[in-house]
Amino acid sequence: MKPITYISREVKSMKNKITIEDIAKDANVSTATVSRYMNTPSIVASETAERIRKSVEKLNYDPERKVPKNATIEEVAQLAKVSKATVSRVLNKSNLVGYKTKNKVLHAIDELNYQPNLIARYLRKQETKLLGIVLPDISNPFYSKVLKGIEEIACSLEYDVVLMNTNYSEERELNSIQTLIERRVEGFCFMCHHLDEEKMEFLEKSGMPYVMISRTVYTNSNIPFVNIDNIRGGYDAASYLISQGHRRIAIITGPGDDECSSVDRFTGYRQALREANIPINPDYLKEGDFTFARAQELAIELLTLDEPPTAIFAVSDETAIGAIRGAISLDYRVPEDLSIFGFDDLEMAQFYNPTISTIAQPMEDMGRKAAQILINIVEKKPVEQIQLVLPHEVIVRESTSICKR
Amino acid sequence: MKPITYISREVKSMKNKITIEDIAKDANVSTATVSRYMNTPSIVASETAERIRKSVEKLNYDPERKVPKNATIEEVAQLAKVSKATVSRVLNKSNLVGYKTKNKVLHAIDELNYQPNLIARYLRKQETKLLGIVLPDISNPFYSKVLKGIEEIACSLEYDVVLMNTNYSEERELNSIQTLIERRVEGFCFMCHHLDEEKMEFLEKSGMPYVMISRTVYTNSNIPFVNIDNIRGGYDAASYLISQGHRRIAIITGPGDDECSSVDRFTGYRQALREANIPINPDYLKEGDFTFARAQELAIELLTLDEPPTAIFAVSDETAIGAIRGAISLDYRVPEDLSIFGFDDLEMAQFYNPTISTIAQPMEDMGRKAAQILINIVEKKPVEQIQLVLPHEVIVRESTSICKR
DNA sequence: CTGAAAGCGCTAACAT
DNA sequence: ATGTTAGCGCTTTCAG
Repeated sequence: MKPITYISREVKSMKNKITIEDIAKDANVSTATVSRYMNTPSIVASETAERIRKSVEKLNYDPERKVPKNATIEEVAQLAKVSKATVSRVLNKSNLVGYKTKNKVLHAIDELNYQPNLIARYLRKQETKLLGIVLPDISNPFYSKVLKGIEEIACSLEYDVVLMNTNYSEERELNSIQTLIERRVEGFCFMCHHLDEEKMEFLEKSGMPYVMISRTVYTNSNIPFVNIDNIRGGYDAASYLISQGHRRIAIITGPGDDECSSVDRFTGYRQALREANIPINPDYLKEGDFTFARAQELAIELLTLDEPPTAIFAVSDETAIGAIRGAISLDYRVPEDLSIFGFDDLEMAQFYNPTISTIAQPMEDMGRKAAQILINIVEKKPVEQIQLVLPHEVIVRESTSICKR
Repeated sequence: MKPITYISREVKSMKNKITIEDIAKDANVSTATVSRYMNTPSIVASETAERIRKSVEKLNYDPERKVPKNATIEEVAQLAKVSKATVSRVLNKSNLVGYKTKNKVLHAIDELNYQPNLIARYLRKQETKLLGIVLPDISNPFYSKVLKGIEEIACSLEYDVVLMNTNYSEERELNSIQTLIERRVEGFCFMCHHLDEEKMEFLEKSGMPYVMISRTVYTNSNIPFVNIDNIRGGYDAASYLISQGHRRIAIITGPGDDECSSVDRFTGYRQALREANIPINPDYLKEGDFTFARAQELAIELLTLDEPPTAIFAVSDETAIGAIRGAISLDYRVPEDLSIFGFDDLEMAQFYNPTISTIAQPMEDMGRKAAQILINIVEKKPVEQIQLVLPHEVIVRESTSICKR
């Protein structure tokens, strides 16, 4: 018979030692305060600190055990007088453990206030139940809505998410990916500006599952994404304006061609105008950057043209709001003098004054769908479709009207 | 001399084996596609899949090595012909490693495309460089702004954040804390509704550092928090309205007393009215829930009173916007017929129509300060102040004016 | 300056 | 039904 080796580590019994609670009682403060004092003395009020210090001295408290160290599975095993394996079985709800044994273990877990160490478990199991989310700006309502959808599905499927906010920086995008890989997340959701095909290749080679959100990959049918049809969205927006009799229709786009959603919406706009035989007036094409402030400036530029537009298609609701502010500052009335059409249907679109006509994107649902696809890939479950184009909706509200001229 | 044991595990040389790239070449697709096919065949277009399948068969590709397994430190060590310890030293920028050795290691790392496994490192070092964030709704602009501030500091100090969205559910709040503890995050930021003193005690006992945001703990000077002075904020808002000649000032609060920010703002409102000798009219006290829709309803209730208020103090900007919409629906003009004062200074407050007078909270800064305090506690650095009350600001815009009656 | 060996806390294959 | 053992991939003494 082999010697039992798992009693090698000594479990310090707390029973006959001075505990934090004794100190608390003696110094007449909460255990919380004592614990805090032990960890970071500087944050406890000086008079309180002094009292605690004296009690510690008086009771000869062993300063070794500062942080209430988490119990390990081994300690639970010892207390329950079983092996680590059995404790592990109880933890993982294996049914091949006897009723009485299980109870002993449960009691020990309770007594020691044992919290399994997921780091250790994950190292052993080679999984992390962690998803990485990379996005440019969490305070942008579009991204935060999508994130909410992702989180909802992830959480329901027992995954947690670690969030990387890149501030639109390409460098931080790259660093985030690197960190996430090193943390061994099981997959990524990307909402990126700077992620080009080359970097996607890099990702593919790393073998890490990922899905892009709010981005359409036209060139490779095997890269998963979730998006709406932005070309069609832009087309629908412009078409609606045309249907209301507008012919002098300006557009305020997003910056450059970094953000392909904006480019696609612009494409749709051009298409609608072409079909209606409306020539594109270059003066009516303004490049914004999705901010209120810039859109406001651009609207003013548009409205001070010799022949100002009667309608503006703003490629985001923020842009639309900026444009409305610009129009108002020139004493234009919206929609009487100028129609403005937005994009996204952020919550504020229906509460703005005037309420904003817009193309509704299913933002939370995009997040949900993306998370679902990602997790299916991670778990090697069948995925019916990895490139998802969700439906959008034309929402007509107060900011647009029939063209009076 | 002891035998060298670290050559025990065999490193599969990729040189003389059929690789994914050979398949790719043969099937005339990208390596990405092949890799994807290997992991989740169902997501590759069927014709492509068929071609790959044939190539795999033809080249007799070893299907064992599906996912490009990450190299381990041991493999790096073997390739560089040094010990794991030395590789580890290079990784951790220890300066007691020779120049030539270091170079060998660096090359091996490069060649194997080695990515350190942080799970293993963290298990060994007993740290995770992870912060847990618990908040009720990430799509609420207030929380997302705070989160952005947290993330900024965390990132700059080499921490990552895992996000828990509780949807205002007490159960999910508790579960989140549990999960976060098991994941061994090094500290929490809480923005909670249901976290009462009892649960704080529980947390304290767990020894886990944490800081509350947007919540003032009046009863215990040792629990860290970052907030503004909401009583004073409410007082300032109401006082401003009074200074403009208003005496019939209604308030739309948050729900119940769960959210103490709202309660505090209400307290400040009462205080300001008392000082101005304005009796509180119970008809003017409406309990909202921070949503646009509810605020809109309540504003309508207020304005259809026999003696409607001339001003409404809404305890959040969303509430203010809802109230404005309600007023407009009754053909009230804001601010000519009714002044409306908000709270928070969300970005949209300065772009709403009319722009909204409000109390500005330094949201991102609250996040930054909280993260900084938390990390200082985690790293046992001195913390000058653990209970921080940040300054707010009265911002006067278009939604308020002098009382005409 | 470098290597050997001992674990971090857990799970899982293999015994019994 | 339960125990033993061997790692997961890394860092860190301790030797030399």
